[in-house]
Amino acid sequence: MLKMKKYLIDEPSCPVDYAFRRIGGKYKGRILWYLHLKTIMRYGELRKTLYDITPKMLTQTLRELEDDGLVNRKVYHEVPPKVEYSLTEVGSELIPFISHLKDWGDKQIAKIKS
Amino acid sequence: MLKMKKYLIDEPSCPVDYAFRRIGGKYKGRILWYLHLKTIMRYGELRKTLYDITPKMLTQTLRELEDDGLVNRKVYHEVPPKVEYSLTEVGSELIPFISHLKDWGDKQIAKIKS
DNA sequence: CGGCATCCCAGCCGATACTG
DNA sequence: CAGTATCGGCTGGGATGCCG
Repeated sequence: MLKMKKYLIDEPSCPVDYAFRRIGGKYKGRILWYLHLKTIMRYGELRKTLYDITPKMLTQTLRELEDDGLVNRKVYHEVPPKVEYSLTEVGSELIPFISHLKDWGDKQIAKIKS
Repeated sequence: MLKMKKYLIDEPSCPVDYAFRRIGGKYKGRILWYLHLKTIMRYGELRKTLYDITPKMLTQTLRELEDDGLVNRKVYHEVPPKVEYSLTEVGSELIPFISHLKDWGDKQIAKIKS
């Protein structure tokens, strides 16, 4: 059976819940953030930056973000293959918030270390 | 063996990741948001508002938020018991993030329904 | 290079029952 | 009222290996 696009199909009961479900998951926040910083990133580049991610999880996460309309996937039909990822318009709208969250995280980390 | 407080102990590799881990989980976003809207909420009130949560998950989630320093827990030693929850200073600093995320969610939901 | 296929596990989460 | 206790499942995620 084909896997369903759960995020798009579920009736969201609450916008906060809905939003968290779209950017939840172990790596989504970081991927969105890195794509924002570098504008365009190749698969291998993302893999190096998210050093602790497996290929399977990277592909899976990128597909979910793509299905949810948050990132673009551009395939170059060359040998060797080349695939570029970037934020969509909708994905870019999330950046200010992730940025805010990052500042908050920085502050908390600094507090712990002091 | 005692369960460790994973959020406070782990060395965060990235502030974005760190922040997401502290507000991740199925209900944390909504709980923080509702506490912001109502300032102070009792256990039963939260349970009614988060209509689809079980007592176990509510308690567990509130404890994690408390251990992470995002919510206050105030116990009144009366009969019947009374416990009030509210945001801490640190927790309040997350509200702009959640608020904008909510707006984004509203927009996306409206887009889907049109 | 950028994947996909398989197998597997931890821990998140749910259901239900009980208590100070 | 505000929780605990126990059991169990589901699925997000990890490890490994193969492919165009």
